[in-house]
Amino acid sequence: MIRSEAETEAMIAALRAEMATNGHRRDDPVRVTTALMGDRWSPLILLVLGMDTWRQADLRRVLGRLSSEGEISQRVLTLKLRALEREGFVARHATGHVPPQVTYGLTDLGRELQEQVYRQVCWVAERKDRIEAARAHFDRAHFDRAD
Amino acid sequence: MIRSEAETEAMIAALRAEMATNGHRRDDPVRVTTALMGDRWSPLILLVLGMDTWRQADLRRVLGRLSSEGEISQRVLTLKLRALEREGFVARHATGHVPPQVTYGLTDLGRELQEQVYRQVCWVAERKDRIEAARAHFDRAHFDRAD
DNA sequence: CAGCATCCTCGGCGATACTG
DNA sequence: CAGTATCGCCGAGGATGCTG
Repeated sequence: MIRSEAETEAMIAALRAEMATNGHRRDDPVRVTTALMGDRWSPLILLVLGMDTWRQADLRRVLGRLSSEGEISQRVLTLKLRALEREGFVARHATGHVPPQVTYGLTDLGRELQEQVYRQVCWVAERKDRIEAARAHFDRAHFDRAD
Repeated sequence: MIRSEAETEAMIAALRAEMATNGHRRDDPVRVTTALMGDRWSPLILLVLGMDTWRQADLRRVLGRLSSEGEISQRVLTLKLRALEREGFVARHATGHVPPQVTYGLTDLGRELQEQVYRQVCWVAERKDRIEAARAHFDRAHFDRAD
């Protein structure tokens, strides 16, 4: 536990150093990370793109079937693909113009990120039982076996 | 690229199998993952808790200083800590009642998750230059050197 | 069929005030 | 000082309709 102003500052400095690792200390990579992994569809999109190259319509269907809820709206899909493309994780290939034929795939950087995401998802999946047990325990302790 | 209904279904099946990895196939761990990593403060909280045990007031200050924006509101901090505790990632220790003395720390499971988060953040930090380059390239290509 | 514009909903988060 | 309750904002994301 922290007790003094100086200790707090020291902790902050240590953490900043830890988070920066190689001299990249300007604004937190945490926000960038959450922007990447944190939204509803990007991780799923990365996962799907990792297997092959897709047309937008196919992406929508697969993503919709993969997620427990309904399909992604194509507006959001376009948005997310654009964002991912901008960060350099997905590559867009336009082949035909009439009718439009566009396919999406991962870049090298995107493939790395996809592995990260995949690892993360697997970790959660493997710990699922422990997490659910913790939840049940917490609920029992707090809501006093109501519900 | 997918061409037929059957191919789509096969892809979905393959992905589902990949995502499940060990027989954990019931509802997507992706949502659980994003719920863990995706929000504004949880990753930061995990990172900070990994170093020691903290009082709520200290947590607020450190988190506030770490994030580029202002302090976390103590309402949200309590919310996030409760959520993390419920999932079994943080442990709450109440020592005094008058005045209240409560400290927070990581559980074993939480320590594992913290490592995951930390790894992720480091990955992004190390790739920061490439990402920024990609962004610049994209913007130049799309907004035709305006801005 | 890819992409964009418009409108609307909803949940995460912040600010403030209050209790023990 | 820990925790809760109330209110209000804002942005992510859904629905629909139109263009090339």
